[in-house]
Amino acid sequence: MKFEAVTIKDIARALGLSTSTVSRALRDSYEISPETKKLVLEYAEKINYHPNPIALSLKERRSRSIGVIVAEIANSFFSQAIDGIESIAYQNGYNVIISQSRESSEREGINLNYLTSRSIDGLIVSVSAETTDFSGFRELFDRGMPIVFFDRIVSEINTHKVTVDSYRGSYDATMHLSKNGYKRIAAVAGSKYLSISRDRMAGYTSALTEMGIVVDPSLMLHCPHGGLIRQEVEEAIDQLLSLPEQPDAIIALSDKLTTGCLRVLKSRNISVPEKMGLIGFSNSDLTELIDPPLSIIKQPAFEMGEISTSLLLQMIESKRPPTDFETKSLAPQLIVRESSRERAMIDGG
Amino acid sequence: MKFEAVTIKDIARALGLSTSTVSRALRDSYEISPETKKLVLEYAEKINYHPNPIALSLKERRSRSIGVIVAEIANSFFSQAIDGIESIAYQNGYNVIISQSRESSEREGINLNYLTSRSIDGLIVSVSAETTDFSGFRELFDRGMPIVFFDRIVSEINTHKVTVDSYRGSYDATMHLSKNGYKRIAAVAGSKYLSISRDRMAGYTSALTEMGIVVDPSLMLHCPHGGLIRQEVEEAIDQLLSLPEQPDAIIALSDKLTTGCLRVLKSRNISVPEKMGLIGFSNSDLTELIDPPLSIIKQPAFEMGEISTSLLLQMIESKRPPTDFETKSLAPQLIVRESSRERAMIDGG
DNA sequence: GTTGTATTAGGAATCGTTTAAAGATAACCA
DNA sequence: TGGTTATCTTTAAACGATTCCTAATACAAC
Repeated sequence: MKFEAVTIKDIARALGLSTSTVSRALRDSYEISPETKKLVLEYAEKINYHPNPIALSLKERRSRSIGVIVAEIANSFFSQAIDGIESIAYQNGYNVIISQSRESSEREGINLNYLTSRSIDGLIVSVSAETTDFSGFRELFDRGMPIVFFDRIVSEINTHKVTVDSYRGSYDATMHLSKNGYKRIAAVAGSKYLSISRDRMAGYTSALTEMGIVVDPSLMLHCPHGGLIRQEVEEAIDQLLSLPEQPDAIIALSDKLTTGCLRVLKSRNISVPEKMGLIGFSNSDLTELIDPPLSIIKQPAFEMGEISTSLLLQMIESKRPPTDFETKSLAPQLIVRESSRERAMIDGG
Repeated sequence: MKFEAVTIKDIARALGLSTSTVSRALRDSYEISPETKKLVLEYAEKINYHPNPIALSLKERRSRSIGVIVAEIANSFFSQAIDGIESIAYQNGYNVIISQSRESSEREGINLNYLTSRSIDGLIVSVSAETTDFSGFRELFDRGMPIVFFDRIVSEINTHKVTVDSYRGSYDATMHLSKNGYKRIAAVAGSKYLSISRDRMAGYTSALTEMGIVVDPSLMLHCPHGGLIRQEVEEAIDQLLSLPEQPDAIIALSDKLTTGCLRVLKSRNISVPEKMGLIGFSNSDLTELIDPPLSIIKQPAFEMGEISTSLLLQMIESKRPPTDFETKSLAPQLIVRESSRERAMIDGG
């Protein structure tokens, strides 16, 4: 099947003009007489002419499309972020090409190659949990490709970054647990290599220290695949449950881990929050319906997508690389529900 | 910022050859001597040459990208479907450009225009709930644009379609409710205009009729925006609750409506399943964690995306329009959990 | 010595568009 | 008449790649 579009030549031929006259008439050039313009515009309208974006791209040496790499699309946080990315991109006439790393640095590399070979004008990335070598991004960036990192940022590369104040998010959540009477709080994080894992762990330990609680390394666990694999969450929970002194609450430091922990706790018949308090990062809009309604740290995913895209377009459209780059840190939102209910009330009730 | 890619000219200049020779060497043409080929290939490899896809698109008159229109990305069903679409597209070297209608036919029209003006090679669509006029799709299709409809299909246009046996899904679910002792089963559907709403309603009424239950129109409600607006779900539920003879179970006929109904029922303090049984279409992987664990009809979203894309690529790459089009109907999966527990047990317990 | 035929390479057109530069026409002035 | 200006339009080159056509060279066959 072939879809044949109308070209400027068709108009020129039909009207007995040259293609350049038509082109100029369409772009409202001062060199073209009002009558000719009118003629051309009306005819173009009539036959539903649209300039061929591919020819334009070739001429202008830019594709008006941006690439996005995230761990997975079917994830509340990322799909909300993509939503934000698309909204700004579309407003500015850009396409968005999405690809998924599925937390594998190999797939991330393949996607990176694919995207650059598709001649994108810029790139928005939340790196995979596995990635420790950022040279691919580095090289591309040094060769002039505008890149914005969001969510999982890369400190090694000096460009625009959009993130959430992860430290504060987990600090607040840990404080909240502590104030609600939980004494032994465990933290389950994603990959050690991710900046957000480190930041979130740091928020957790700071809060504990501030409350005068000794930080116990046996309560700090990592799931290298960020909960994408069920087994790693099971192992983490089982490890916590097998401790001589079990924790009485868990803070889950990423989306998939939050629901993952609850799932495993349920399967192990540990009631939440009676036996184990739970709070975690999550962007699902179903958390309030869950049993028990989950206390969460919610990230402004949509907004993160919007801001990342604005920054990227700014880079793309500016003549020369900006001298200083921004790292925007947005505030997370702590939503308290049943899963982290006050300990005293549980004891009392 | 400008990212400068290597071109065939750079190679030609560096090696003292013409661009045509380089081009032929790269494509392993018989007209080029082995030595020249080797020279060119090695140099191309060295400077990391990739042919400019935009120039290729212009030459070949195809963009190797396909458009997708869905209601919203941040929705389990659609994000899973997009996942499937992307996987097949990428395997075949195609980009995917996604746009959202947000259940508005106006936005759908705008997106349709945008996508066609971006010279896509084909289109995968799940129409918006609001759309009643399919002439935009019709015209495009008649002018030779390959289109595949999935999920919400358009019977008026004769092309490939991928859907789920919606009739069977709601038939089975209604039967299940009935067998579990529910006597007065209400159905809450999305827009009347959608084929899937009609099919699902038909499955519901068939099951009732088969069980010897008289179909009561006051138990069959529609939410024009498919539950995207909370208020319409509230109105539907309140309407059911204000009936002289209240229903004892609800079957929700789309993703957003299923969780939407539960949300409203909770806010009205109607316990599920004790006061009201609930089952519905859903693709969220959180339904088992919900209170109560939701009985659902799950659609093979990922697979639907894969199949739609395969069919589309087949159309794009075939020389002439296929004479007969397929309508693939996949089987939904009924997953029974607590929200539709047996009535007798509830009475007994 | 002419013709034929591989073999290898280059020139130029092409895809759809923009745009610098040049060309055409008419009007005006001296 | 010729020159200048103003106004409008066309020619041609360019973006990066492919490909049809032509060309050069070498060598064999007649």
